[in-house]
Formats: sequence, structure tokens, C-alpha cells
Amino acid sequence: MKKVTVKEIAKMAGVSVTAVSFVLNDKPGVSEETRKKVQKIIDETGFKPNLNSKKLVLNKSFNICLIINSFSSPFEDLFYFEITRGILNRSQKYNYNITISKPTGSKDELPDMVYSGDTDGIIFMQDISRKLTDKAIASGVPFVVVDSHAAISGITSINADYRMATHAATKFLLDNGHRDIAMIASETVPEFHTQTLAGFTEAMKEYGLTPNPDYYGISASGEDTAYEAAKKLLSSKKRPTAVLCTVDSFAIGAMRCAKDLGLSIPHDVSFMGIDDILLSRYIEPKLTTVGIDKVEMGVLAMDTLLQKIKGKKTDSVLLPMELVIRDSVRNLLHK
Amino acid sequence: MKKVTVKEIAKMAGVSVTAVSFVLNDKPGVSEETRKKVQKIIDETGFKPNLNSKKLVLNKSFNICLIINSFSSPFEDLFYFEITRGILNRSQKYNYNITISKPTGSKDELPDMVYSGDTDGIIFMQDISRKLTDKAIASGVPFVVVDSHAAISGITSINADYRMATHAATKFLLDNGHRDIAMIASETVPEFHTQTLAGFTEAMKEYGLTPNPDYYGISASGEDTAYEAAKKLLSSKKRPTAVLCTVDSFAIGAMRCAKDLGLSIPHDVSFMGIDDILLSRYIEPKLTTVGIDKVEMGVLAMDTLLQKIKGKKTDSVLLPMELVIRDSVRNLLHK
DNA sequence: CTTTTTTACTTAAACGTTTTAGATTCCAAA
DNA sequence: TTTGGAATCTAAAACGTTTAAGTAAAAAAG
Repeated sequence: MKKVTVKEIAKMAGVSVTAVSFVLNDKPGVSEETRKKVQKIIDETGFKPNLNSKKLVLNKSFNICLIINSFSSPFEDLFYFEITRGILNRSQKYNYNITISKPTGSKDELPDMVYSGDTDGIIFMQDISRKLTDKAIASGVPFVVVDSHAAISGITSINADYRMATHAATKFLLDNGHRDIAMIASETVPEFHTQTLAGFTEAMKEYGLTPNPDYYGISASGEDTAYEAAKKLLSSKKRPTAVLCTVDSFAIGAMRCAKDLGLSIPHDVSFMGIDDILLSRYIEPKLTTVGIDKVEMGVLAMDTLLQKIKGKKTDSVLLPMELVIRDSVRNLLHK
Repeated sequence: MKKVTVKEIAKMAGVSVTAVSFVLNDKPGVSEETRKKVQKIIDETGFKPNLNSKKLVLNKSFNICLIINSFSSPFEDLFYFEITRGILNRSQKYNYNITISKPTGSKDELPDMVYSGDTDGIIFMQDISRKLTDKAIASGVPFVVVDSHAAISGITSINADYRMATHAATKFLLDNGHRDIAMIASETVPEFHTQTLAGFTEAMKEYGLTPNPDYYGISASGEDTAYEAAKKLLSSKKRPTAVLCTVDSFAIGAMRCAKDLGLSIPHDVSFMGIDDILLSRYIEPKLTTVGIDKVEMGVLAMDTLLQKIKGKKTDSVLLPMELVIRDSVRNLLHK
């Protein structure tokens, strides 16, 4: 494939390279007549300016680096994949490329592309270490953080309001007559844990209840550990009537356990999750949960990053979410 | 952030830029002594060479363009996401970036980056139009195709062997005593349809059977159309004992229909799928299917593309797959 | 002790754009 | 006719690398 350059286009059109550059970038300083003439040749040859030289001279990469800490369970991946779809959707609209990367070295180094002028902005996805954000600040490259529960002050982040979500979920259980509510939470990310715990206890308090300490110290980190946590919870003498799980994947593991113990859901015990992952509407019974618009999270992340790149001040956003009522919660009031 | 260049490094070290470039790229032509001296300054300053200028002079982008025709159902997306994980995994190992893109214009134009020197290779994912491959050939950029059933001669493609998969699935049903087997297939991609149909009829023939024409003309394009197809199939007077679905998502839709009709799975009717998507092990009953290693598909796609970029000849590969026996097929022999 | 070869190093061109600063043309106003 | 100022156009520098070609010094060969 013969490579055409601006110089050759210029020669063909009988003008200078500057003129060609002007028509390429829709800049003034060239008559309508020559603009047409040059454009015609560009169209005929199918000429596309070399991006690498453009990037070099403009000191711009048209590239966004999406840093994913680590791929883990397929569940989480799916969650992040939906966010990614939002990001991609938006980036294509604004003619930015997305390069998917991850921390290098001992997990707290930014990828080289950040330092080598190949990145106009960074999106951190998932919880990330403070070291990483510090380095991002030092690099001077604009960045936003999406779905990292550790809301570090001074850093623009896009997060779902898990506190409100837990509150809404708890309230829904209470409104359905549940009083003995257990919570399977995650302690791996302290900030996330305190948020969800707060939402839970607040809702309980509003109904004049104090959470049963036997019920909410339960910690899990994935579907399988949630299974184990549920085992302890459900085989105790006085078992809760409902189990609130901090994320859907926990609920899926916990429900599997309940079934294995011969319990009927929601008749014997109710379950709620948070996130509304794709799976939740396919398991049986379908999971009642609090849904978060993941694609929207991605869209917002990209939009605010673009603002940041333009040098504008940006605020963090806490995305609202909505209750998704399906079949895993029993109404204890209307028997 | 102060930007350091080779020139400055050279000045600090008291050598020429060439010398610096040599140590950066581990090239001979510089004494061990000065190499150490320069390296020390590079380390101290944390200097990273500007990638854009490097790309320009080397006429190389270290960038792979992953073209996804269109995002469609969450199912399919998940399937392709797994392939993408394989691709990412491999690309990071070889220091290539992956840019996710899609056809532009009327869906049969390659993205600009292909023409503007910003792509060292292309991976096409999903079925793609002939126009697109023709343009890719014309562009001179190396490319491979992954999971496109239309195996165009002369184009290196990475595909799962759906014919063999259908054959294996059919054989499994036959071995479990099923004789009245229906097939819900997809006719949207003719090549895919002929492959799966061939695998099906071959297996039937091996058992001295000819497929019941009432049973296999059924076409679907997604979970919902599969539901409709199943409705026709299962409410007919003489309904099949087993339904073979060309992809798992069809099976999921069809099973939903069976349940709605009050049929018990697998007692009243058995189901099989192909692909083994994540969902298949979470629905009830768990779907018996033929599994395909999607991550491996991605890995292979990236590996062969890298070969192609190096100028080597590459062969297409047909990936084998294996039976995943779960709970959706009844054994009619041992009652 | 000269000649050749090797080694270590440097100068400068090249990659393909954008853009600054300057040159030329054109035309209206003086 | 001159003058001045848009309007149009161009030459050349700049972006930060790599590398071909060349030089100088040191080592090997004669």
C-alpha cells in the first residue's frame, strides 16, 4: 500500500503543505477555490493524515488509558464490562481511543504509556491503591476514578451510592415485615463496608430496630465465601427471615447454600442483593436487588474525564439507583 | 510535569543523543562504561522516551485494532468479552496496546486509525462482511478473524468447530436414547447454519436416522425468538424428546418456554446448547452443552496476528471443544 | 612503524505533521 | 498613482525519536 503524505497531496494540488494542512483541519487562511481543489485530491486519493506525526507535533495522543486493577471473577468482570461499554460508547463519539491496561510491576506502578505521552487521560476502574492515585497526580495526566469505594478527597470519582442502596434494600425488607435481617457484607474494602453498614443500620434505626450483632458481622469476598457465610447463618438455631447481601454475587452464593440446606426461597428465607448483575434475573428465584446503571457510570466517567482534559473543574458524582423487585423476597405481612 | 527528552539526558550525561538511544534500545556501539553512566541518569530522572516520536520514526504503532461489529445482546457480549480477555492477556505480554473499535460509516468502512498509521494489525471479532475484509486486504495491514463462521478462503481465521460440536451434542442425545430430536438453529449466518446442520444430520445418519423435517427447520436469532420457536415445537401433537439448540442463549429461551408450558425439564423434554456461556451453569436445570474455550480463542487470535505482523505465513485454526454434561438431558435408556 | 580493522562515539537527516512568521497578491481608499 | 491592509499563500522550524554515514581513537595486523 503506497503511503501518501501531505507533501504529495500538496504537489498534486500545486499548493504548499500548509495549505493542505489548513483544509485538513478546517482552518481559515485558504480561499474557497483552492480548498475545493485540495479537498478533491484528498478524496480521490483517500488520503488520511498520519496520526503519529500529528500526535507528536500536537503533543496529544487522543488516547484514554483504562486501568483495570485485576480481572477476578466472571461476575465482577461482567460488572466492569458494562461500565466499559459506557466508556467505549462515549469515547467513540468524541474520537478518543480506549486502551485497556493494568498497573505494572508490583501493582502500584502506572503503565508506561502514561509517561510516554501516549495518554491524554486515565480512567481507573475498581478500587485502586493510594499509591496509584498519587503517581497519577504526580504525572500530571488528568484522571477520574470509577467504582472505587474509597472516595479520596480531591479526586473526582464516579460511584454508585451504595449507602443509599443498602438503605433502600433494608427498607424494602422491613416494609415486607422482616425484622430478623442478616447482612453478608464485604470487609475487603473498608470504605465499602462502612457505607453499606451505615445504610443498613440507619434503615433499621428508622424502624426502631437495632441490628442483631449475630447477624451482620458476616464477611464474604465472593460467591463461594458467601456460601460459607450463609451456611453458618442459616444453620443457626434462630435463623434470620431475610439475608441482605452487599452485592448480587454474594446473594447468588448464599441462595445456593440455602437450597443445599433444603430451604425454600423465599418461603423459608428471603434474599436481597445489590448491583443487579445480568445473572440475577436468570437464577431461580429471580433475585430482588437494587440496580445500578453500570453503562451510565461509564458514560459519566468518560464525560467528566473529557471535562478534566479540557482543564475544567469537575465534581465527583454519586449515582442513584433503583429497587428491582423480583421473586426472592417474601412478604410476611399479607399471608 | 517537566518533560524530559533524549536531548537533555544526553546533555546531562555528556554524550550524544545517539548514545542515549543506543542504551535505551540495548543496541551495541557504546562502551559498558558510558552505558552505565547514561542508564544511571535515565533511572534518576525516570525518563521515558516519547512514544509518539518513536512511532513516527519507526512507522510502527504498537497498537492492535480490535473491531467488533456490533454489541448486541448481553449474552453475546459476554461471549466476546471472554475472547477479549484472551486477547488482552496476550497483548500485554507482548507490549501491544489494544484499541477497541467498530466499523464506521455504513458499517463497512474500517476505522480511520487503520489508514493513519495507528494500527499494526487488526482483529475482527464476530461475523464480518466481505467488504470489510476486502478493505483490510487493500489496506495492507495484517489481520485475523476470530469467531466469524464465514471461513473465507485465504483469510486466517480462528474459529470454534461448530460442526464437530453439533455432531458431539447430537451423538450425546442419541446415546441417551433420544430419537425424536429437534434443532433450533440460526439462519442469519448461512455458513454457521450449514455447519451445524451438517454436524446434526451426520450424527443422525450414523445412527441410521434421518432428521424429522418438522423438527429442524426452526430458526431463531436470539433468546426471544428461540422462545417462540420452542413454543411451536413443544405444543405440536408429537413433540420431540430433545431439543438441540445451536447456541446456549437459544436453549435458555427455549427452556423458559418449556417451563411456561408446564413441562418439566429434563423429564418431559431435554435440552442441549452449544458454547457454554457463563449463564448456562446458573439456570435451572443447569444446561448440558458443548463448551468452547473462549479465552483460548482470543489467545490464539493474538498469537497468530503477531506471527502475521512479523511477516510469517499463518494457518487458520479450528478449535476443538468438549462436552459439558449437566442436568438438562434425560437418559431415556436406564429408566 | 605504518596500515588496516575494530570500537566508540557524533553529526545530521529522516519520519509526517502543524504552525509561526514572513512573502506575495489583490483591492479599496487616499 | 500611491498606500495600506486584508486575504491568501508559502518556507521553514518544530515535535522527539532512530539511524545512516562519518570521524576519531584504539587495537590488530602487516
